[in-house]
Amino acid sequence: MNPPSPREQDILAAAASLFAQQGYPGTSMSQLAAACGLSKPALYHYVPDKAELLARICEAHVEKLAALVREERALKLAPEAQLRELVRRFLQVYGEARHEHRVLTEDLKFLPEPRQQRIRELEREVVSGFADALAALQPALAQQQLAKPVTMLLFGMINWTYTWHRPDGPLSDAQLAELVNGLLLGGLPALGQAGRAS
Amino acid sequence: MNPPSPREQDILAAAASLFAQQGYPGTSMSQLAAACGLSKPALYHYVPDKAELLARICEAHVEKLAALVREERALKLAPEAQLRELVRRFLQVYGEARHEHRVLTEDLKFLPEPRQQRIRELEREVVSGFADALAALQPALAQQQLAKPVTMLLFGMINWTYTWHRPDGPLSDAQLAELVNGLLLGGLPALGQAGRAS
DNA sequence: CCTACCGATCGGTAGG
DNA sequence: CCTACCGATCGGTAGG
Repeated sequence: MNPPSPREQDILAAAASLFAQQGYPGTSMSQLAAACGLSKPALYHYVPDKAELLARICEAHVEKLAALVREERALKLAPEAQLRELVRRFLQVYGEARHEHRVLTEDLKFLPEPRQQRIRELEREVVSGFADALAALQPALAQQQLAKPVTMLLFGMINWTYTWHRPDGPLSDAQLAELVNGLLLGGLPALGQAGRAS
Repeated sequence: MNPPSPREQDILAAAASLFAQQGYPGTSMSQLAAACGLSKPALYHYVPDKAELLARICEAHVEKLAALVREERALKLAPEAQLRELVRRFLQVYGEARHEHRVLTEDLKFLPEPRQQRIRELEREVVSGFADALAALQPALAQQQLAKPVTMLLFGMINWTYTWHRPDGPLSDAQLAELVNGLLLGGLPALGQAGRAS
């Protein structure tokens, strides 16, 4: 609840890295302590328990994403520009916080239910931000109740990138965003009659 | 190595379900035994160890996908038709084997390296099948070395569906495939000049 | 009596 | 196919 101290930030970053590589249940507090150069009791001086670590990593990450969506909303750009910016900035954040993003994606399910709910609520807010921009850009989508499915296909493209995209590779985050935006905005007009039984 | 007995198939299916929900390290062999209505020693009569379970689930699933790609290749359809069919049939398989697909996606990393390699090789074969079809459809992509990135964005759309798409929901697997194909094939022409630094 | 820790070990449970 | 266990390691905490 308090603003995390610098030492706490280091611990959260180390935990995110280990959880991302080994999964939450596959990571021991002893490993984490060793990675931080602390004894286990010293680690427990900074962190109440293992689940709290996971919760704080997920909360901080999704709150950053939700804040980004609110910020873009406030700018009131044209729908296409807003969508482009959302994609570009999300991929930028994912590139900066790839461990945290992977933990949110794969390990959220290990949190106790009540703790998950607040995070899932923020996730829904993020999804709505994209879905609203899509619906504004292509009202026909919303009429066919396809705004959410298409939004999730878009999230598939960007959320899946951690499995293959290397930030130090030949394709930059910005080029990747161009590619996603090209595919999405080029493909949207074709969706007029899709989604219906053939 | 031997063809799995019906009992073994049940165990693999139960294991896939538990691994998908709780993760591989988060699932105990006692839990699995209980889910199968077996004692733990009885379970170990059918399965040598925990990692072997994970390996067989991943291998069987990726082999099915690789076989599907080879089958489509042999049909020698036109590039667009081939791509459409690949997307449609992959989403169909994912719908039938959602647990196995999630396990392959999230838990493959827990296998010992040598065991991972054979599976990753088959994954690369699958990716190449899609990338080749994409390159045949849009030669400009291959020239800009964008066939692989675009292929991975496509896999993002379809591989991410397990996080949100419910087979018993309002959107059928077939409609979902239509949506993905519409977005992909509609968006491809727009990618001529994407992926370059702006 | 506070903080920031230490070496050692707690009660339980993991895979086998 | 059971009960009864093992060496080790789990998350978390004792006294100093």
